Amino acid sequence: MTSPGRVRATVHDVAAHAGVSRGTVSRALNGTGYVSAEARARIEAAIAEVGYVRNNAARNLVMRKTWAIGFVVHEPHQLFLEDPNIGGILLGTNAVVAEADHQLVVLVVDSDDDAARVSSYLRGGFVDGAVLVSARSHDQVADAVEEIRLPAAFVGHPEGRPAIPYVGIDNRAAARTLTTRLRDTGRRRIGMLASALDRDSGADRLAGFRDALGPRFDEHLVVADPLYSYHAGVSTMTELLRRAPDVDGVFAASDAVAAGAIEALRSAGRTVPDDVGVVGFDDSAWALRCNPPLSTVHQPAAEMGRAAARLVLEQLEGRTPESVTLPTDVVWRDSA
Amino acid sequence: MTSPGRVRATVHDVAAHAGVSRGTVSRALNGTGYVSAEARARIEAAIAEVGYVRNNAARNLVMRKTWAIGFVVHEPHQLFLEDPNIGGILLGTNAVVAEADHQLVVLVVDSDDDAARVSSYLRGGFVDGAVLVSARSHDQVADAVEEIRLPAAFVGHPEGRPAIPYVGIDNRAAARTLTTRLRDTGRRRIGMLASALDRDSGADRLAGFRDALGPRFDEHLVVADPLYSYHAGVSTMTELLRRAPDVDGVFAASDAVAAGAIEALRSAGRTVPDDVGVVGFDDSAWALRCNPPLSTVHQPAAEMGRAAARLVLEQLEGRTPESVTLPTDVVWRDSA
DNA sequence: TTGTACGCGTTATCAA
DNA sequence: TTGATAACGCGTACAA
Repeated sequence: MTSPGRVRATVHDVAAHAGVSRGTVSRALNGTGYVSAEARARIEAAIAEVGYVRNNAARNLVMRKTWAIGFVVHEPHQLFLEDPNIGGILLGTNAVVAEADHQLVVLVVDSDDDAARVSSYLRGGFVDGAVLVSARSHDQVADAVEEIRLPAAFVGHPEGRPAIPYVGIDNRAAARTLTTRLRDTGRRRIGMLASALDRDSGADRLAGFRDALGPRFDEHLVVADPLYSYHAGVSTMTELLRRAPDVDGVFAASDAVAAGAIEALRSAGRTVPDDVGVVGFDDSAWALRCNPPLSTVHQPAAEMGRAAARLVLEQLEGRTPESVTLPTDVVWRDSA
Repeated sequence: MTSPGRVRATVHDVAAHAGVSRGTVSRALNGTGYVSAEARARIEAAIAEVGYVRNNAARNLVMRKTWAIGFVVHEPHQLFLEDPNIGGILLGTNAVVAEADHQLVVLVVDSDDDAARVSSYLRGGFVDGAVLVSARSHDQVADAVEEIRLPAAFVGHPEGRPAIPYVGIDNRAAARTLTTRLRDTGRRRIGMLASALDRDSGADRLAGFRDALGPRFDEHLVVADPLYSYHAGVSTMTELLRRAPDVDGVFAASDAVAAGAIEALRSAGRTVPDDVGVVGFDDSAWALRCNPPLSTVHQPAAEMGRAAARLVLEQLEGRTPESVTLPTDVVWRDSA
């Protein structure tokens, strides 16, 4: 099990070449403590001469710090490949983490095996903190994080993890804006395709819908499904049409749901937006792929990533930051 | 700079609790060497009792191995966010690396600063090997890899790096297939929007185009641009129309170029595919976004990722693997 | 089958 | 301002 490359130079070698002690070299390297200009010059020459590069395993061992932060993406294949939000979050997190001289390490959870391996990676002390994207409540990775008290932050808001701060968006306010607009553009019978009412995001979107409609809210026009999926959109829209054939406005709880709804409407011979106005949520890849393109809520992905990174960094400094809720923008396209 | 958590248990603690020596615990942990069933049982109990978790910094230091492999993504924002190929490559690499009990660590290069930081990360011995996606020839990261002789593999084929094996596709054969089909479906005046002729991929695509046309090849109908970009597509298509107003088939060197070409054709009042058939290359996000959707060359992304991972793993075992060229599939959609 | 003792390459403490 | 020297936590010959 010999390593293939040549043996790397150590501080010891540098010290010998420079005619100083290891301690002096270390101080020069880290800019900490005193070191004379002359010694520094000799050390720098020696470093170049022997091709020294610091051994981080040794450094991490003694410093109990890795200068690395994990970015755990916990999505089914499809979403990871398609959802532009994930990429934006990643870039935002990376920017802040890099600025703080840490290294971002992206860990992909794509199977149960992956979850186990990533958990033990986090437990293994390879990173000083972690950003968790779209984790669920019962999540092996989150368990590990909580158990070892790894400084971490969620992007999104899984319930039942009060110990870990999160970066969320104001689902309720966004839903309110969307629904109000539907109403103000003349829609009289407005329904909602609600999803995941057992999660905060789902419940809050329904609450915002209700807020906007006030006394005109009609429980009969809310059709629920456990999932934020295309198929959920098809089936709930079909059911909504059955309950209220004269529906002319629909708030779908996500873009995928909206896409399914549009398909169901088309099958039923309705046109969008003429017969029925449809709005979605997330501004995911679905939004532009739909025909017509979806009016939807744009998530400030990069800013969410930046905020999550700051949450972790602050914990690294010993602080106990509060969770963050970010405002959203609604983008009006052609579907309503 | 005290760490926030409680002090973690060490092999020493486990040994004390189990009433054995540190050496025995270590052997039990790694399944190497002899250890009695009784001792093993006591050790396992002790591990659970004190909540031991191995310190990898120490382990890496002594073993000179990290069990981690880097995945360096070196793309401008846009591409990273949009190109589904990257995600596929990532998932493929992750699967193989995980199978080999290594951890994949994704490093995003999104700026010059990032390049410097990632380079020093690789130099720092945090990973045992690396997969480099779409690196360019003059690349700080590749320099680092070559210099420290880190076991690595490219996805794609940058020139001037003979020391590092790569996973590529047969650009020439794919271009030949595409062009032949254009010819066989009755196109008489077929042009090519060539890009990046200074790179192997660009040169090979042109060579395949020429192969397919044989004696009917007309240099006049090849318009070149340095970039694989949408704008390159617009300008080269415009120029091609100027040179040959009767052109009825176009091979664009990438999907982005094809998208630009379609736009230019539309501006010129030509319809696709009726007036002019257009084919692209890559099966990227552009392909489906185009109207009509593009006929193009599908890259076997996951398999490319798997192959690259294998290339690295083999080097870790001391072998010297050859570069790999993978076959591609052409997907026929509506643009030609 | 088990225990002892050394080495991995740094950083940090403290006396000089 | 510098140099010894002690950790850091683990794997592993080698001896028992």
